[in-house]
Amino acid sequence: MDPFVSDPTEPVKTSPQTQTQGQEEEGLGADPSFNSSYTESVGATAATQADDEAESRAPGSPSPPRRPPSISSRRDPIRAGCFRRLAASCEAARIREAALLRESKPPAAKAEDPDEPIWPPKSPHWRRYVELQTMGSSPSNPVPNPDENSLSHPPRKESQYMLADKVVGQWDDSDTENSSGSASYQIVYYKNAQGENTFLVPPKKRKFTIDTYAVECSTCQKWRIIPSKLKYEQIRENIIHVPFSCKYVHGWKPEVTCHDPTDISEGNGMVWAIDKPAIPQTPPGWERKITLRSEQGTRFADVYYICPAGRKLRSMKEVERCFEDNPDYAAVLQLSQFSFKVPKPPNRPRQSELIEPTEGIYAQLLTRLL
DNA sequence: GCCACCGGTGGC
DNA sequence: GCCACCGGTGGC
Repeated sequence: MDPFVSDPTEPVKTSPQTQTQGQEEEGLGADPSFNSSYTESVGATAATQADDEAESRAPGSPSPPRRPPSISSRRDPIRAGCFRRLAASCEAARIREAALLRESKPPAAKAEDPDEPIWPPKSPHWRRYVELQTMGSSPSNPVPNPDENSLSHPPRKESQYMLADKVVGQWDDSDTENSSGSASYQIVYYKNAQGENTFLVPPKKRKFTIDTYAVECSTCQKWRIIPSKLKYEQIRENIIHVPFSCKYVHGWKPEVTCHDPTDISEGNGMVWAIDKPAIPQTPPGWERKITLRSEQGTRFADVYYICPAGRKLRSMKEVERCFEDNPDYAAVLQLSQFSFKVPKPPNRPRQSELIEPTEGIYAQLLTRLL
């Protein structure tokens, strides 16, 4: 069983405190795999809901998604209330129609599979991995005893369980299809006129795309790239109680040990964004989208959730309102499954984090990236 | 007209 | 000082 997996469809059980004891023991004692049937089942569920969404948006669909009211409309409480009730009514109708369509025809092609590998062919890290595979230079180190590394080291403090939302590599001139991500460290590099990588502040209105996710091994402190956003979110949700280790990489990249070089390093000219640990997995059918702000402003990034009907939510208050408007959502989801905590750049840690005695990772990355 | 992006601000 | 919330606005 995948030690990092929890079921996002069961709201109450998503709390790490209530689920991880058995998982942790199992994860430490067995050779873990991220290709578990549970993971596939979660992916299938998400895909099914994505299908529903795609169907509801298809040309000729009985009722296309309704846009939320404009800002000016929201200013008027009466009008805003009318809009919300109307939107809720329309959305309930769409859900009913989608259910009817699902019963009457086979599912359409998947709109988006959260478990789909996110970096090939864009990420240079993926290319590097493929090169190593084709060259036969994959480490020949023996597969370690799973207990060998993890049990001999005490659990790290919470603040040290930093995931790295990977690192993003290029400008996003297209839509931010893969920009959602809750990564922990995100790296973005910029190219100058000569095509060289630089650390220049990007021009305004350019978007970053998060196309790689990485997690730090709690044993060797090396970064391991996670093959999909779904797996990344599973690891992130449980990482406090199930510390990540290189041995878990076996599920998608065999024969990796703590003796192998890090998959990525912070000195490669990319921008890293540090995610908070224990952020809940994005509910199936929903999308958690992170938009990095382009300049050194008052904020580093924005977090949005996009509901299955396409409504964009910017805060917990808006999630609450969405639940009020859509009882179908409230019936299967809880507010605790949402988090608007934004990733932090390693060079701009919070003041409270600077004085924490365990913030070596922050400080080190901060120094190198600047 | 819409919306992505940015910044102001009030609560903690 | 931090951050959740949301209003303003410029670009499309």
